[in-house]
Amino acid sequence: MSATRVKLSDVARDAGVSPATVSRAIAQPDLLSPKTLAKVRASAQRLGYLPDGAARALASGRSMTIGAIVPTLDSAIFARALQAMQARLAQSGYLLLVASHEGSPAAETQAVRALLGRGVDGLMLVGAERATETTALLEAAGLPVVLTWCGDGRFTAVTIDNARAGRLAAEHLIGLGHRRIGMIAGHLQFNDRQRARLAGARRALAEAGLDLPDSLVVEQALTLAGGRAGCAMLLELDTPPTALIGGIDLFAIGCLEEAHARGMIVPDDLSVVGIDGLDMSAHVSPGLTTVHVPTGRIGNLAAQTLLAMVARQPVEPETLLPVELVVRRSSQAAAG
Amino acid sequence: MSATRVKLSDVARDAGVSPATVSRAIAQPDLLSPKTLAKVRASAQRLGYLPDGAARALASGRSMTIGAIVPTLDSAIFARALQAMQARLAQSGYLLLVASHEGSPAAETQAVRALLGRGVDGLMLVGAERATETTALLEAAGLPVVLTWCGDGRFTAVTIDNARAGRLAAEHLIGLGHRRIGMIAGHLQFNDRQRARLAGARRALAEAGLDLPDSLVVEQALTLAGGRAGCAMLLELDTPPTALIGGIDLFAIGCLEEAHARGMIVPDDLSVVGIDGLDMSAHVSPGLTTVHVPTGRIGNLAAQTLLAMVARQPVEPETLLPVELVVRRSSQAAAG
DNA sequence: AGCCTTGCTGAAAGCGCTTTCATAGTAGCG
DNA sequence: CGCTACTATGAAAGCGCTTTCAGCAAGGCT
Repeated sequence: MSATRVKLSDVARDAGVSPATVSRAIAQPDLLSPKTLAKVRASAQRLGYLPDGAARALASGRSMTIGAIVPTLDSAIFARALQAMQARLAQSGYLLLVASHEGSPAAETQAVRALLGRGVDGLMLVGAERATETTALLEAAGLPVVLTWCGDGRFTAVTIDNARAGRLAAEHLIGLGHRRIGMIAGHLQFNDRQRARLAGARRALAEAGLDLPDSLVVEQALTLAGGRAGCAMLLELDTPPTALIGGIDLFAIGCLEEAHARGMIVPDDLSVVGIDGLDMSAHVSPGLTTVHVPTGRIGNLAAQTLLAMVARQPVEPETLLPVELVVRRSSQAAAG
Repeated sequence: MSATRVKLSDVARDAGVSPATVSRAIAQPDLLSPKTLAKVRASAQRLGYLPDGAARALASGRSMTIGAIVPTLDSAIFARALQAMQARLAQSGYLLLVASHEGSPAAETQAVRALLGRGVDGLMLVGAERATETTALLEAAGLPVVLTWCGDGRFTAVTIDNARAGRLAAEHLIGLGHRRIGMIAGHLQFNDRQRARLAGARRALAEAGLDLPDSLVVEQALTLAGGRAGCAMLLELDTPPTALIGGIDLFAIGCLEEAHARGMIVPDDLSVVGIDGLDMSAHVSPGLTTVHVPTGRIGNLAAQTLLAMVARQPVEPETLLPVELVVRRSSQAAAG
């Protein structure tokens, strides 16, 4: 074990200055004369001084920490967004405190409470739908909050147009002549992203005079296996769809799998379109047609926005990032 | 914005008790009489009191926060491990502070410094190889540290036998009659996991009287594209290998891709084996033979171990988790 | 030359909580 | 019953830092 930790006053004594000066050497170096600064830095260096974050946070009111609450870290999507956030935050000396709620609003509330208690300087959340208690907590705390993927018009947000993503997927399929299109969506409970994607697809179909009956929509857990299962259900219908939209790429990849297992050829026997634009989607076979979502940018921008808010700079209330259809081999013109 | 935050003393006044009592109501409820406890809780509830973590950390010396430093969050492997950690920690009221170093030892040092500064109660790191400065920092701090994937005999560790993973992959291929086996490894610089896997494979080959010349080993960035590129290089050799080992599943999946793009049939023309056991690997086509690594368990156990260490309970200096060969369709007996 | 800036540093008061230490009841015991 | 031994609470001293608020030099100005 170490000797008692070196503290600011030790550095001050060593450098022959007051604690205030050492503090300034760390936080506002330009207030000091070059000579003093050098002296303090030398002492700090030599003693191996590491400021105590808790004390700094308590005294200054800022923890240099940003919180992020996602449904799960175990998802290529959120992992990428968090990596991007973390990278951006690190540049500014901030650290990321993460929590996940696994799709439970109550767990999200708990997470917000925990992060707020830890004194995060800002908070990133996914989606706009949550327990009213959570929102109340957030508002009472009055700290910078950035919503991602979906906004609610109240909190600052970095979003994508999920409905448009659904629409693009559907329109692509409609354009290819498909008339009977199915969709596998994530559980719509507490998942506004999936709801919006489904609604967008449904809307596009309706505008084309097509219907998206409940029988052609299945809700599944957000996993590859969920995609397979959903695909299986849809393909076993009396009149199965000729094309499928996956609410996330993972679903679509599951569809590819399931179709393959059934001896069906994608895209000859079934067209499949995903939404997300995972790296993996370009590499499955056949390459997955998907609506690309700039996941990394969402994370980066969320971090940037939070940082700006912490610094009391003005920010866009809502930044809408573009989604884009990427056509690959998993979709083609409907037979006949 | 909110009114000034409710603090402990407000609750104390409201409940008609001393601050000490309120503090105890939070941290050591059984020290209070049921009556007092109820009174305090009621006040806290009504006022919406949320303890200030920074103040608690400063006064108590514990931040209820565990740090984790991984190469990147944007990897199915680390994402899963972190999710498992986070879930376990949350159960005990701890939060996860994450940082990534993107393969840079210097960045890792910085991250350690940042996390130590934030007063984490414990730290999870990946691998055993790091800048001596980092190790010095860790030792000086004298806080619970758990290494994952690889241990170094000094710090507590939750590991897998990476060499064995490489060996299992190689032996499987050797057993199938392959004589010319190539390997795609991650950059070996600052990556002891990859080095061990390569060494294990090489050892197995040597024991079978086979050679793994440098020409059959390529180092690539840890991405799917890296796997493809590595595969391409190996296949373009004058006498290309008949089987490939991917240092991570992503590489192996890249190989599947690349082989497919070249019109080669896996496993007829080329056998491919990965190491990791990604979910995705069961779903690519052909299904990937891989050495499964219990990634989630690593995270869970790392969390559990850290929690035990924080509580000053004795822990295993090193827990070795099993790896296991999972044979799927991407590997078969060598032709002729 | 006297006065006012401007620039740099120090003194000291907290930030909101935990934690000895001390105290006052309360019960148990011979 | 008087004494010990708890138990439940309060008083107060920090935890290590930041941040006004002053103060003192050293110039710049008229």
